[in-house]
Amino acid sequence: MNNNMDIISKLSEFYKVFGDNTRLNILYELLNGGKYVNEISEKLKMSQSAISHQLKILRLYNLVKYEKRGQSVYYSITDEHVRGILEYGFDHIEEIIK
Amino acid sequence: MNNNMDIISKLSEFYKVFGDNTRLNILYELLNGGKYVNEISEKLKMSQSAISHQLKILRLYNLVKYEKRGQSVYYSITDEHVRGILEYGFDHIEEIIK
DNA sequence: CCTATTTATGAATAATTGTTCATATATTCA
DNA sequence: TGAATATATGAACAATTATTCATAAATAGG
Repeated sequence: MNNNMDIISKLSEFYKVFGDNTRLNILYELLNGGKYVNEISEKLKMSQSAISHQLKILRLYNLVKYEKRGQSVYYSITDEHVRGILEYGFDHIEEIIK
Repeated sequence: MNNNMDIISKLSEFYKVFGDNTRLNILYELLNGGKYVNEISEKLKMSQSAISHQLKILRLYNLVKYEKRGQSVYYSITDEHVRGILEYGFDHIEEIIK
């Protein structure tokens, strides 16, 4: 996330984060409440490592926050703004995609 | 664009289209009015071929429409809905990206 | 017609990105 | 402390995607 990139470049970078099936699935899971890494991993039937790698990117873009609880790490959607963007997407997908 | 893909998969596919710098730049150019392929190519300082390949994808997702005019092809944003999505992005980018 | 111009496209290549595999780190509990 | 559990991470590999290069197709003008 270089600071000198222009606004379009930053915007496309942002869309790119949502433009991955795994990451969007993770975000969707978290819309219904925070979860531990292993819960996400089980729900999506994907390896813990793959999930962890993608969570790192979601963290980098401040789309999720996390909280250490014992051995586990609890992830949730960062704030209502991110939630709004996601819900906008889910609600309008039918109109958007032909 | 397979019909059997679930909604999240389709949504991520949709975001992916916006998640490319070249495509988003093309869309941004077209926000200020339709243009010919060579005009886009010159404005973005990119090869005609690269632009044409990306226009094909934008066409596939119905984000742009085109019209043959003599030897040239005139491209423009498909409709006000697409325009709205783009303007939402440009307007909110500051809040979205930290 | 023939040439110049504009756009599209297939194939090859380059670049980027996601997943796996192996392992490190951190924490809990016996 | 040692074993078990949960998560993170680097490197290798696989997969995907963007660009270039060469060329085809379509049209306009001489």
